[in-house]
Amino acid sequence: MRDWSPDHPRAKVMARKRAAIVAAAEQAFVRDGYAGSGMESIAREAGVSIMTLYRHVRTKDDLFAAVIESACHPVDMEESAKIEDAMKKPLADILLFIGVMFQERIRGPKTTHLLRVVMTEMRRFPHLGELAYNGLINAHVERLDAFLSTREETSDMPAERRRKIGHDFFERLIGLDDYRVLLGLSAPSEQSIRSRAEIAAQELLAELERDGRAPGTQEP
Amino acid sequence: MRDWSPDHPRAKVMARKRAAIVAAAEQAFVRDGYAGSGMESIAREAGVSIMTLYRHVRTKDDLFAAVIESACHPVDMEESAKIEDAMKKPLADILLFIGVMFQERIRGPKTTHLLRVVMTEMRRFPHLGELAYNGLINAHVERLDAFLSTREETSDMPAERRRKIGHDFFERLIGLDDYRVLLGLSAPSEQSIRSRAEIAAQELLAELERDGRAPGTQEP
DNA sequence: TTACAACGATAATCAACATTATTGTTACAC
DNA sequence: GTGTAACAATAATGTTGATTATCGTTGTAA
Repeated sequence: MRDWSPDHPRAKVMARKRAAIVAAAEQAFVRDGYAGSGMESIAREAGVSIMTLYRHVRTKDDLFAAVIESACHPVDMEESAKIEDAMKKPLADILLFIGVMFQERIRGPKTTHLLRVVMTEMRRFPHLGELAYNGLINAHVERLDAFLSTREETSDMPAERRRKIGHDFFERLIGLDDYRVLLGLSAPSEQSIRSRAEIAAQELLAELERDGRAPGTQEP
Repeated sequence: MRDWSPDHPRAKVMARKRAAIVAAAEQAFVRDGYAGSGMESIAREAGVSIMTLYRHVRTKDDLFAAVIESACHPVDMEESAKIEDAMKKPLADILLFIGVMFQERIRGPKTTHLLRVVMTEMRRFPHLGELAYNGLINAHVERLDAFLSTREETSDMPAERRRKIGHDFFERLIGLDDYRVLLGLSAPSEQSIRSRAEIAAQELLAELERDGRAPGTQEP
């Protein structure tokens, strides 16, 4: 990604065009993959001529790398807001919410396509795999750990132990359905997603109880 | 894949060459993907001229489809033998064996590469996803179900219930590690694989116990 | 041996696509 | 208004790789 000084005479127009290019490229790459997307059609979808496209990016590889890297960042605004909002509810509810959200995201169409593209181009861009794992999965694991470290029920437990039960929580959200989705078979039902999240949450709370903590809502 | 009558004058030579072509193509496609494998290099690796290659297959697409379809069939001979051998041991041992074997296969380098190729070419060949899921995953689930239906401990239980606990067994063998492997990060340790298989086996036996069956080796 | 079809080697064809060159137009700062 | 640099439109270049054509060679069945 080429960039100019921010006080360039026509910086605003160029920034707008660049944004259009990146957006169009992301859509194209995630939808049709690297080989399936032509520079000409990307330019057309961005409402820009091909020469303008090449004034903004040095090569197709550069454009691709930039797009995928940005697409792997899960800094979703509305979602963050919803999470903030949910933080005050009982732990069980929060876990359920996180569990459902994570599954919907990891198996949603955009992530699915992105994962396929990353797997295809992993040889050409060796760091893409780690990037995708960190952005699409690890980020959630660490976010949960950070949350648990602030939560009354779990703030004073050994960090290692906390990390493990958090990790196991996500572990239980992954299953055969993930292979089904990646391979283009039918996506799991909403009820199936919910049930999986319930089990994972229940198990985490049971672990806390085993540690002598009081999760509050377990069968006696 | 073109084929000739088996009583063709030079059928044997041609069959040998065809086998070499398919073998070379499978190796190339699984290693380098569809776009990454050239017809010329496939021919060279098969020890055959490019024109001979084209006398055996109509087009690159045909060759690819044939190769992937055959590669998704998990009819492993030595493995079947090992399974037959293990069938007489206690159920817990058998489950452990199956659990370890399944994980090693599903996350092994060949399957991993195959899955990536399938995901890449799924748009071009829409049935590939189902093919891969059936061959690489469903086949194991159904094989376990068939086995359980012959096993004394489980032969007389409702088929639906049996199917479910068998399915759940594999469900527990899948986890974050699968994403890690698909994305090219470090593969899970042998010990981690074993531990996961143990938990899955334990849970299956616990379910049986809950049904009022006697698995034999559970903590009281 | 002999005829024939498969084979090998190599060049030719063909299309797709990334990248560059050319040229005239346009929008913005001054 | 005017100059300048980004822009659009289009053609040109170059490469890659699949597929085909040509033609002389060779193995095999009769």
